[in-house]
Amino acid sequence: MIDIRLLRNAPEVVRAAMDRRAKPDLIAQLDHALRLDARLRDIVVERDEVRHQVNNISKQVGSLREAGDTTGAEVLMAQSRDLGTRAAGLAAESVEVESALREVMLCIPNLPHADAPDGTSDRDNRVVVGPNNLPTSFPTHRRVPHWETAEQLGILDNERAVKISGAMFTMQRGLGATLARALCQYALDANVDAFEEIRPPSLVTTATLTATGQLPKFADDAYSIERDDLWCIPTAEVPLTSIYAGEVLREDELPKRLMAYSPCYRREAGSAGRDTRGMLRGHEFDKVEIFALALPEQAPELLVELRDRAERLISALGLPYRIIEICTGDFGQSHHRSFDLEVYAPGCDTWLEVSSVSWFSDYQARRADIRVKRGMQKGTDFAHTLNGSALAVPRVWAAILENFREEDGSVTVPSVLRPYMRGAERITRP
RNA sequence: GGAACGGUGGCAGAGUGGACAAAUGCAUCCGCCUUGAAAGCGGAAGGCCCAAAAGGCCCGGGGGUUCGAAUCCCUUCCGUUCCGCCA
Repeated sequence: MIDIRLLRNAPEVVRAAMDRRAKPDLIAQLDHALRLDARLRDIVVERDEVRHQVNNISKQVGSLREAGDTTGAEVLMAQSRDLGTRAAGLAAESVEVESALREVMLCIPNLPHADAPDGTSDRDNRVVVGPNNLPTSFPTHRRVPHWETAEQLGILDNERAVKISGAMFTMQRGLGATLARALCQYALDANVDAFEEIRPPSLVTTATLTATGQLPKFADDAYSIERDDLWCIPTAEVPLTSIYAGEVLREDELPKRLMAYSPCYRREAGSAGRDTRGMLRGHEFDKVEIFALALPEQAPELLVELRDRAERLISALGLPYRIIEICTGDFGQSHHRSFDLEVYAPGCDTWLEVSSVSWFSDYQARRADIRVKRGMQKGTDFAHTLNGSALAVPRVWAAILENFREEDGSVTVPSVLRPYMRGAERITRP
């Protein structure tokens, strides 16, 4: 959520920020929020005034009774009853306006960072690092899509995954399954120097999914378990962000660095029929997420740290990659500044997004109500949240199969993964 | 799923219709004392709305009773214990 006070006191600043996102209907939403806010404050002021009168009268009733003046007390009680009715009416009205305002505010996206590049679509995203590790050319045996290689090696069985669960589910077998798990272990071990490992729940409440920004606007993208009013997480970012929801932390507790392996569930509404082969897009996949909860002034450095860590993992695997800075027109709702890490897959001849590292300023913390108490300072500040995929398994898995395919059709296992694959150096035909 | 008991400030915990934003203890901060620290003594200090003052709100959430609710009633969520079931 953006700060309603900022919108109220400097609407032109917020309007300019929303302009940068290149979504014309946002301005109308801002005006709508502004109107509701003005109305709400009028009602609240009046409600408080009436309540004040009720409180005063009640005190007088008490003392009159003590003094034995029952008639005087009766008169005041009648007055107070009327005022009470009026206060109740105003209170009901304020609740209504407040929830309408909240609904609008929950849909207004975050303000972009000043340094985020302007743009209207993903075409305006900028390559900021790389390409690195990119050979000048690929031999023909590396121009094979991973699903073909995987089938030859017997390590991917999507046909049966579909039988079991329906379209867009994948299933790895043998060393393919081992490779998927190895990638997670590798990503966790590489960050354990600074990050606490969490194994979060994969099913979360509506409030939790609202905190990170998926709800209320993007409900169609998530799986819901209606009977129990729970949602399947689309990323570990969701439970990690809410770990400290509703809490007030001391400033010396920050930054907090957390990481988690989790399965991720996405309905991929609107993507039916796209990337149906192989491992590029599925309803369920594994990912290791790294997350930081920080003081505002710590956030810029942490953004670089998270990005560097994601980069190092990919780089150490020996995969060709580049880093893209996302432009304002391609931002997700909660983004303040954001980078994608892409890996080149020669078999598909495309760059695959394998990681996304983002800074959300206080947008998510405001929704989750994560605050910081600084010293003896009066009041509290909202924390900042940042996160990034350390490693998203399926596309890295695919990129490994395409980049390290040998002439005989086997795949060389990157050396950093071998300890996690019982020493296996290659994946060969059965 | 059934039963019982609970949910109050950073934590622990008192308060069962009015003077309660709420005792007390621990933790925190400032001062005194001390070479320094501890102990001791004195003092400060909850969150939220509003630009702020005034004012209002906040004792898990919601609703009700009442002139007035932390306190009574209903409901819901969460926790603990016991029973049942279960990886």
